[in-house]
Amino acid sequence: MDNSKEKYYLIGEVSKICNIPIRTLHYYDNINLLQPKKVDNQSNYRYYSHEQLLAINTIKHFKKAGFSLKEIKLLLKRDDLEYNSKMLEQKCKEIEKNIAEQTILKNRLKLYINQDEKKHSSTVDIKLKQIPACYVAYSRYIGKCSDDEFYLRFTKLNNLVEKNNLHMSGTMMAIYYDDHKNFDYSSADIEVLVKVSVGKEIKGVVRKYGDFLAVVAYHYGSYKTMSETYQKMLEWIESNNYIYTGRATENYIIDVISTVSEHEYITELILPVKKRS
Amino acid sequence: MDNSKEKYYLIGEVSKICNIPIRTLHYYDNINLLQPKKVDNQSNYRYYSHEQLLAINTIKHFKKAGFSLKEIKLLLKRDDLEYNSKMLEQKCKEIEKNIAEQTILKNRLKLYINQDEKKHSSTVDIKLKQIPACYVAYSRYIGKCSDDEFYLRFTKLNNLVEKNNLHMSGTMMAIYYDDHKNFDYSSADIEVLVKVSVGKEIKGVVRKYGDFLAVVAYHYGSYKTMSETYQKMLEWIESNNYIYTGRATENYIIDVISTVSEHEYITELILPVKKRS
DNA sequence: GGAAACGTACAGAGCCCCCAT
DNA sequence: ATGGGGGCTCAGTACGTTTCC
Repeated sequence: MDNSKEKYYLIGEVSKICNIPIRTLHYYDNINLLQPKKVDNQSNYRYYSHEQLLAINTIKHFKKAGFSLKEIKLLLKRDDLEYNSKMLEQKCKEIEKNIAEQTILKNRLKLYINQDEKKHSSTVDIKLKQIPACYVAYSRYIGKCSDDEFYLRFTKLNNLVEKNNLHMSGTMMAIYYDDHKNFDYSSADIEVLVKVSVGKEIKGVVRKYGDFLAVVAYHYGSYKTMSETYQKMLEWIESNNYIYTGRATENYIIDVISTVSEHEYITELILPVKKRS
Repeated sequence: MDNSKEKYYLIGEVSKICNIPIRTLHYYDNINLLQPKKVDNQSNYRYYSHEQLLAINTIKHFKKAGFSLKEIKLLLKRDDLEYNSKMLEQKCKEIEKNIAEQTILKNRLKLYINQDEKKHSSTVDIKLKQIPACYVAYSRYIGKCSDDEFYLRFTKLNNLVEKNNLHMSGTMMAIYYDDHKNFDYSSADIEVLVKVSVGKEIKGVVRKYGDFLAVVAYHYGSYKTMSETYQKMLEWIESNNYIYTGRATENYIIDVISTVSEHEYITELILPVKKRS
């Protein structure tokens, strides 16, 4: 070891070497995170040692890992390897959780983006489709069938999802359990649902949905003209020798959440059917 | 639609339904992010509508996605579907970048955690090993071989990595290019290096390392006793009919960065060898 | 004359406490 | 159960002034 004369660095040199603003070093000094090895009595000039250059890098690494400066202060003591390991492990788990959440979020955002293609077809396009099975969070009760009531239902479903630490992975949907021929707007049995990225049922919160054959079409624009689309679908079902088994699902792909213009709404209509035997 | 009498919610009700602090709703009102539909002239009580319950959920979703309240204010207008799509797409890319970074970070943290197993073996355990190829950031020059000089070398390497937007994926290492038999502490040809998660060489910054046969052992504790471990390794090499080809690597698994106690240090010693022919 | 010091204000997204109504 | 105000958080950044080498 060669301790003949220790080399000290002025704050400006440290700033350049470590690529960190001077004011940040002042700040780190103030909060006792990194104090210069020597401070001149007269001028209050700060003098940093080699060890402290290394410490700055360590601070940077911990910051990147998401530790707060307070936490870093404890980690920098380095007097308890166990403690540090535990903290790192914890943070590691946090990051893993983060990544999982971000991934779900990303997938959810992507859902909203790639709707453009669906917009292009403007004539009603009716198709037969096997609806794949999935898990949905749901809330079903009898109530009015009005805009406001739907806002409330969606709000409640949102909060149900949130309180159960679930993650939505689709758009809002609704199932109408009443017979469409004598529908009562003031008292309708409606279930609102949304796909969630979870692998099991939870009583009263999450159930399976799908795994049935259905006739599917997109309705473009205001809900006022939706009965026309329904009518066309029912005609298609009739003329193609299927039977509508009831319980239509509406999937609100673009709705009031995404736009204020009703004419931009896109709703996927899903009518479960059986082949006429 | 049934607009006979609109239902309004008091701030406390909204707070409960949407699981959001009252003070936050005050704040959202102040910054014009979400204003109650009606405010009483006398009492200044806030009255919220169903639409606003839904808006709160929308705000929450955007917040989760990482938008600032200012950005959310624009998104909530919902008058330009294109704009919203573009923003979502951008954010989606940001999240993807985030995930990639977090993943690298997580792997780096894990490196520091699972050193426990290595601690357990306390006798010198010498092994022959093929060192796999990898990419390392490096900095090689002739200088003193002192603690301070090493701190400086590591600091410089850190900043080299940072400036080139690379990500470390291992611990600090050093290669000694001089002959160990007549080693000069005041002027030694030393290279410090660290594994990086990148797939190509960068002139003066990143090169390939590894892809050679070596005798490997862990040295536990202070560097003062390290020559003993070296000696044992050289004896092993001799008696097993190998030749030490020079250029030892020291891999500082637990060092001054992780602990203040020298006796907790762990250093991996890597001596490249050839079979005696 | 450039480099260092320091005080203050500001940022975003709220939380907390107190007092009045 | 409301309203509002002021202050606090975190991790700095920006501005301006003064003092030092």
